[in-house]
Amino acid sequence: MTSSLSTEEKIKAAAKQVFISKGFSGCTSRELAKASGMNVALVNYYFRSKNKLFQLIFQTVMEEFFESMVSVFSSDLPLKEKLKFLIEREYAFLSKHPEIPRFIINELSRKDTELIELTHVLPVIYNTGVIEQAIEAQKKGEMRRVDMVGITLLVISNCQYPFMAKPLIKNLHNLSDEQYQQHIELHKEMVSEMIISYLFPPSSKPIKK
Amino acid sequence: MTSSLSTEEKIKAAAKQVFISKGFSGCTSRELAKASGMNVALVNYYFRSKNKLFQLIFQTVMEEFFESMVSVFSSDLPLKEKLKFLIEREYAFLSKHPEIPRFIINELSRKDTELIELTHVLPVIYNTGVIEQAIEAQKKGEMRRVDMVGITLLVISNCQYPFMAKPLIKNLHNLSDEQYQQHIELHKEMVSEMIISYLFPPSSKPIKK
DNA sequence: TATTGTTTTAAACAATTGTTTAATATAAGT
DNA sequence: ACTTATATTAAACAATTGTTTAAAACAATA
Repeated sequence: MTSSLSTEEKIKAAAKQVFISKGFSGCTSRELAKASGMNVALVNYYFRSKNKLFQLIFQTVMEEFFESMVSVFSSDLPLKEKLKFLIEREYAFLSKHPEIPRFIINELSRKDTELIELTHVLPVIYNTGVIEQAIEAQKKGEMRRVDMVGITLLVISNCQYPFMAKPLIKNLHNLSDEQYQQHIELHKEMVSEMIISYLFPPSSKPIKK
Repeated sequence: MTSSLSTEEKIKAAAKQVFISKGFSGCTSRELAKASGMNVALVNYYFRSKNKLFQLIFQTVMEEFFESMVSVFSSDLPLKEKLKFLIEREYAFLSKHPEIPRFIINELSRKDTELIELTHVLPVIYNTGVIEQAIEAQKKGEMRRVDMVGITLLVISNCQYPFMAKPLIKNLHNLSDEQYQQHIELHKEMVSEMIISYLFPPSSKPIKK
């Protein structure tokens, strides 16, 4: 029993890595098996098919992906600090899992992918009260009037893209891994300052629409 | 002769579409053939192999990709206007070719891809004199001291990501195509204003490092 | 020990993969 | 009209694909 669960977990863990870095159509059943030290039959014994295994993993990756994001919103901080904190957390998460955004966006773009319901994520964020917090700040003229779509897009663009585009950036500017890493670190600070000072302009007068 | 060139071009055009939207490992030789109305043998007759055809197309896509970017820098505008113009052009390009950034980043991320030399792109930009322009502006205290890597990263993050992440954004916020399009349009203005006012702060006093 | 049920393996399955062959059609030049 | 070069086709190639089978190894229970 314990050993059986162990091989099941081994396959899942290995498959997760392979799927994330090569995508569904970028790897084979035998590659998934070999990566976990097992054989092809075992993969299908535990997960029925390559596709079933993929759906399972994709689901869990999505959850991990939104977990840290949501947790920030539920924290008991003023809005501006929440944003700073969010960006910080996103960069930390992406430093550990730089391949995940590309993976998710790719697989969501596949026409023949069973699209996963994400609509439950947004209500969770809404329930943290962060929206009311924003509306309040906007009424007071402390915050620029940008809607939820704009804010999230702003944040994740500047957080995720630098990690997704690593090979492009390295190639374009001829950077070593260390140099790239340094630029990422710098960029985090810049992005944080830029977004905060854009959404919460230092000027004291109320902000135009 | 004319008809032969025509089928060669037909295959190339169709393959470009298929490769861009499904990736190298996301499509088959027969799919490429069928998309152009030809058969498998013809594809290899003109291009030797699926891989050769891919390399050819990837190269041209890369060139198209950087073309509009570079052309902006060579224009005879003040730096701030160049940036505004660049963002405008990028959004226009990406509205026409929304799949290209994902395609390029994906294929550059493939371990087994023959990495293409991009280093020639940067010198072209450098030769436009835009760097001197920036250094000048920074010395005068008109522009924040951000290096080339930071600036390009800032711009392409905020231009490309919103297009790359279309399915994620639509899914997350439950948007129709029209709603998504409207948000993109709004976002362009916001991004432009944000980046410009960050890099060229309205304050008259000189800017800290 | 005999008997379960579960786990693992090697081998096979048909279908699909990228690529090639060999024959035929088309066009061009003489 | 004959010859040559190019273009196109259907069929075949071996290798790889996802999946299944059937037998063996293992563990647990009686």
